Amino acid sequence: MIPDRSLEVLRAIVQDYIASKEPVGSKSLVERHSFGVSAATIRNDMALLEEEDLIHAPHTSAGRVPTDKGYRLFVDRLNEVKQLGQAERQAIENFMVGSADLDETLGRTVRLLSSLTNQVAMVQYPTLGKASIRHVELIPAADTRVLMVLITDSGRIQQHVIELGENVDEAFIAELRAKLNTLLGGASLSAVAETVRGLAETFAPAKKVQVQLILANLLEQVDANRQEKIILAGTANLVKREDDFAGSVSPVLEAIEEQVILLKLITEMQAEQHGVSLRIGKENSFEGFSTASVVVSGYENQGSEIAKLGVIGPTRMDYSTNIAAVRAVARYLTKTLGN
Amino acid sequence: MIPDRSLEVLRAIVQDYIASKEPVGSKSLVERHSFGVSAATIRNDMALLEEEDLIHAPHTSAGRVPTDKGYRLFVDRLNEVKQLGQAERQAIENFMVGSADLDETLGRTVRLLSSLTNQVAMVQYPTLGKASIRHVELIPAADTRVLMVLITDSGRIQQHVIELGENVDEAFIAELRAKLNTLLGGASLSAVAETVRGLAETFAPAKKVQVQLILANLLEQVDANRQEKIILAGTANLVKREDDFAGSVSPVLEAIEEQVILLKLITEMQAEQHGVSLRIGKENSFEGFSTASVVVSGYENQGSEIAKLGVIGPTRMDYSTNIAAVRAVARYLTKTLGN
DNA sequence: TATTGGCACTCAGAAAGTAAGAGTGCTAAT
DNA sequence: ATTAGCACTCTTACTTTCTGAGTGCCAATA
Repeated sequence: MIPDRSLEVLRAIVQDYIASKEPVGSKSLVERHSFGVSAATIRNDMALLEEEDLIHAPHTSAGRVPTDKGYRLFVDRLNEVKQLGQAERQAIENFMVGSADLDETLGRTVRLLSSLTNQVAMVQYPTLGKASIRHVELIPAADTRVLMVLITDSGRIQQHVIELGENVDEAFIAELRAKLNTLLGGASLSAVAETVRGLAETFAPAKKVQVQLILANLLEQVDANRQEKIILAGTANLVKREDDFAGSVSPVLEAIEEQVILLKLITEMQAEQHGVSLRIGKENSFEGFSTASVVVSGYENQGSEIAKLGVIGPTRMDYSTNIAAVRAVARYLTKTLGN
Repeated sequence: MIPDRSLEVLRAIVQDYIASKEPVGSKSLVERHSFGVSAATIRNDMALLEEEDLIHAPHTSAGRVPTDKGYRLFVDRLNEVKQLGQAERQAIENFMVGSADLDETLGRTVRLLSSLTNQVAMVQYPTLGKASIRHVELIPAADTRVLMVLITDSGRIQQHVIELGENVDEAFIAELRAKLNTLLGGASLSAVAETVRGLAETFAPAKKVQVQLILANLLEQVDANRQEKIILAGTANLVKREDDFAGSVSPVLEAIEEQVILLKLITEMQAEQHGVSLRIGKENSFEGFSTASVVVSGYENQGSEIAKLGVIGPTRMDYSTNIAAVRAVARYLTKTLGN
């Protein structure tokens, strides 16, 4: 087991390193913190920490830098997360107030989170899971096309163009629309498939194919959107912190643009402590993220849909602040959406 | 007037500089191009070009680099734009095929443009200008709220939540919805205000306020979306070309994230030659763009709505290729949307 | 008049050398 | 277990030197 004082030393190293961006040595450590022991003693502790692969010396005569493992231990021992200051709380309130629809709210949220942390922020759109259908609209578009609009009780709107392959029969579409709404109004998304089964039979044989087609599209919409979309803000922050990422931001930037990767990353993360999930450096499955850390928290939409939001930054980030911000924003968002 | 050969020299300098990213000197210039004259002569020409502020020497004994003005002249003299190769054309076809709705199509387009040019690509959503309304939907959402969905014949869907301030009367909403659709179906967006005038009078006095409120929101939707949204792709390319931007990408990145600035930038640009509009370095009104160039072209949606698309990169970019790509993609997009 | 070879001159950037300082590990004493 | 002391190690920053690409100008040439 690692003695208490050594852990304190680790914490001090992490803190100083985050603040100064310089490897920290035994001397400056005793200067800045009151350990009540001499530098030599600290050096012994440091040797121990290095033994445990918690810190690492870039070269022989340099100070130490926390390893991913070191950050991890540091974070896990972070028993109480820093509270946000009054200014930050106020900022959150101001930012959130007066947003009307889902798009607007999430857009504001992501910008808020980014400006709060000075990192890249991301917000995942709610998954449809437990939402229910409020309305289905079918609108003849071009000659042979129908526009389907799906509205859920969480205020989400999805649209999709369906190519029927033959001219649209408006009366038929109106009928189908009416039936769909009667059947599906209030139905949970997961029950849609069940609910519409057999619906095609109630139509004239000539129309069955079209009904099938439209239903298939409907189900696809319901289903496909389980893989959700993510919005981002503060990408410029990555570049500002460029040298914090051992020289190469571009893999990170590329990954960020690739929704798929981001989604994968996010869904792999399950809430751990304080309701926040954390991946440090190489803990991330995607290798381009080996110098990046991801802080994620879940939030809830009114229909108890759940999705995630968080920030991405260099491993050398201020975990305490970022965790606090992510957690607070997630809570506020849940509250806002609760209305 | 500047003699022909000097202009040739300018062209050669621009080309070589773009290719090598190094200031180009008289010696290497005569080596690479067959001018039929000696380096000394070229030097005289270069002195002339420098006189005219078309090229510039970073320091006394270095080669020359084109100035913004030099690039400008180069581009203006570019009488025939490079044609895209077979591979690129194929790429465009493949990329575009099978996109269903507007979102999908524009999303693909922006990624295509980015991968074609290796720059940051942007696509502006069509402005509503000449579109007409296909359908208005009013859906009771929460107790006191109504969700308004506006669908145009260009496939655009807008949504907005309206807070009524009192409980929603479903029958009333249904009535209003019906009337709106009767009145507005097919109406051009610019005629909406006219068309709904006096509509409130046809309702019971108790409902007038609500009608007014909803109509106001409708008009706001129609109008507010004239300031359109822009989607981006390939931001990572900026960072890869970081040193092409005299050291500071971050103002560019920040501007890019700020839709407003981008919109302003784009709307200021009017088609010049080849249907393409170009701003080089300091020609951009926004000062953060002093080391960036913007290539923009308009495209048309079916309803003859018009919007723009283009790329952003360092002033030291391959104008010929980029102009060709932007122009080609704009054409393909117009064609695709024409269906 | 336009072009050219020749030449002295400039200056950024690379290479090499030097100096300073922060930090380490080890040892012997407390 | 802690500490002071010390020799040793490297990185970083700073100087100095060198080199070569490139220039501008001039006098000669076509």
